[in-house]
Amino acid sequence: MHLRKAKLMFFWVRYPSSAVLKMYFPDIKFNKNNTAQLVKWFSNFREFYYIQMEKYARQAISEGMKTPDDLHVAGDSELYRVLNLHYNRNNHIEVPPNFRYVVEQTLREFFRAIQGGKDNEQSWKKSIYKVISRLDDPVPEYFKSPNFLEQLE
DNA sequence: TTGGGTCCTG
DNA sequence: CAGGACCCAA
Repeated sequence: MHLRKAKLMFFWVRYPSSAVLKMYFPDIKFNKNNTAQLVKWFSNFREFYYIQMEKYARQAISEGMKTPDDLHVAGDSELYRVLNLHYNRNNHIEVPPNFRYVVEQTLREFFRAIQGGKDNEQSWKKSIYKVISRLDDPVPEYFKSPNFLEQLE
């Protein structure tokens, strides 16, 4: 399986269905195991992502930010450095504009929840996950190219 | 029963 | 990231 490619796809989709994933890996002969592994990868990707988002949101609050509208993520921010290092290690591709939007929305969702003290409730993150799951974008066609990874180098 | 998903580990 | 426990919907 192509871990690097899967990570890059995360910039477009956070909750891809197994059916969609399979379409973007035409060179893989899928079976129960590797499909489960691929799905598991995205679950792990999300975990890392949400941990960063929560951390950043709490930091903003601790620094005195009062409204989620003030929450903007600069392209040169520490948050981006971390995310890029994780999903786009060697800067293979340019981070799509929509991902920046998704990150901003995610931060604001966490901000509102934490600021409102919702983080003390049972499964307060679930509602946030639901919102973010609706922000997936279509993955570029070129990801289906057989020599996708080679073209990156 | 399965196939996702999350949470928590290692 | 992989494993495994556990939950939920189909």
